[in-house]
Amino acid sequence: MSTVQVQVDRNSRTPLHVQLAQQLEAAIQGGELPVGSRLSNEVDLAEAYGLSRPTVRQAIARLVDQGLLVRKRGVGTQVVGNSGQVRRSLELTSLYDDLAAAHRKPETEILRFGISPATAEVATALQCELGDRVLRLERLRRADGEPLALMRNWLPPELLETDPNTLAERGLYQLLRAEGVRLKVAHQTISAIPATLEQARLLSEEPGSPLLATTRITYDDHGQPVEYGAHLYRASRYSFEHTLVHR
Amino acid sequence: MSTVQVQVDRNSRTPLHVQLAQQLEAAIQGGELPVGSRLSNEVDLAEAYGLSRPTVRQAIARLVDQGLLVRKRGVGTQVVGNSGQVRRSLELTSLYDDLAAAHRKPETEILRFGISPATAEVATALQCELGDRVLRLERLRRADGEPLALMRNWLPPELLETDPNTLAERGLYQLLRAEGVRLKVAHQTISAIPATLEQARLLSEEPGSPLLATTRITYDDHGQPVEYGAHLYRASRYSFEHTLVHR
DNA sequence: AAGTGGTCTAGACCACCGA
DNA sequence: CGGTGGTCTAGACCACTTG
Repeated sequence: MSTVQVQVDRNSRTPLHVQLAQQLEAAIQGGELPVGSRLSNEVDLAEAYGLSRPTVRQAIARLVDQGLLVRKRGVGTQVVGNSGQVRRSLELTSLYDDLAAAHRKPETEILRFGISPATAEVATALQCELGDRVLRLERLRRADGEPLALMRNWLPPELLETDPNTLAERGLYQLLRAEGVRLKVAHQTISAIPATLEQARLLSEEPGSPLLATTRITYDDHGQPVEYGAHLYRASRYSFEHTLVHR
Repeated sequence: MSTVQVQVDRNSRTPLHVQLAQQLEAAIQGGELPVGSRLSNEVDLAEAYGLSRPTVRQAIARLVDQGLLVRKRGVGTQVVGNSGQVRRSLELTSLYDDLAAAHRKPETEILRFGISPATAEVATALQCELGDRVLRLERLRRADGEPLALMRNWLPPELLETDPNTLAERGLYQLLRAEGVRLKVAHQTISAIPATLEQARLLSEEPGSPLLATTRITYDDHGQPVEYGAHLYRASRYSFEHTLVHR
């Protein structure tokens, strides 16, 4: 039954409930709140931190959504995991940023970069007409020098006005955000397919070896589709990890 | 800019924000709120429905988390998808229930059912000692008569006191819930592996063909691990679909 | 400047849990 | 029974977007 030391800054631009959630997460990662330990009740926490109870609840709700905490009426709030061991993939992040955050030295080789007519699959995803001009790009992503993923993406051409070199150095999502595109929601599928000869060559795998395949349509905050991606990951070197929460 | 017709029942046991979310979701599925349409602002909605603004916000937040809506400050709330076309997998549900809900006629063949000593992998997952007695079960799941998945699960033996026949007819999560276990959080990984000879035979696949492999540790509302599962899905007949939301 | 969602408060009552 | 989280209210002020 613990009340972690927390210091919130009311003059900061980051919301109070975010500050609280971050500090509680840090306490869980840092071992101050070990797995199995119980938090004080919400009313006491609110008083201790000088916040209202709804604000405290909102912070706790974030951590529950992340799978770090479990709440039970009449009992309390307990720690069930720590985000150190649970890599949080399956968020709306780019592979480049994920690798960079893990200090895995991402590199990008541009295999293709140019305007193409939209295929039926792409036109459906981007809600444009068959044959419309779309930006098509194909990249090979390496981590620590080893091939990791083959990434094909299609975008409305006006969205990304940059040269391939910048793309090689940063990652697609970073560039899109820099252009003012705010990615909000994505619909993704995950499947597995055997590698073709060409794919195997690029990824240093045997032909027929299993690849993790994802397709993703990403929407901005206007609900407009801004990117369609079909990626292939070496199953021997990559897996998805995530948390499921019952609602 | 629409204010959907909604009728909430204040005497119902289901919370108001859930009722509102359900009816809004139904309106989206039913085409009353087509993709791209805008909801009225939160204050107007609250007044129209006779609810407070926080309650309305909570309902909208659920739908935003599901990827159905996008909110933007200064602009409004828009529909970006409908759960009809977006199958919501990757929730904390069982394959059996998912198939049953899709009218795909799930069948289960029990390949193994009994007590085993915990291996290192299982002991770590279930937070018990190496060699502890655990219930081990292995099932072949068919849908519409076709093999779909090979499912291996390990549980603390006291949790599930039933006979294999019930298990064949219902599905694991349904049985656990019936025993009073409330599943809350799970940590899952998704990868791909080539089928072994034995796996290929059971799943009617070619040896070496890609299988989607998941491992999952599920926790109850006390934060206790209650199930460890390692499942293999035929990649040719199964994929995961889900929604990612930027926070 | 007007309108929107984002945040925050200070209460209240309830449902559920465990001793 | 006391304690917990779950729900709900009626405000308030702010930050952001768009015209």
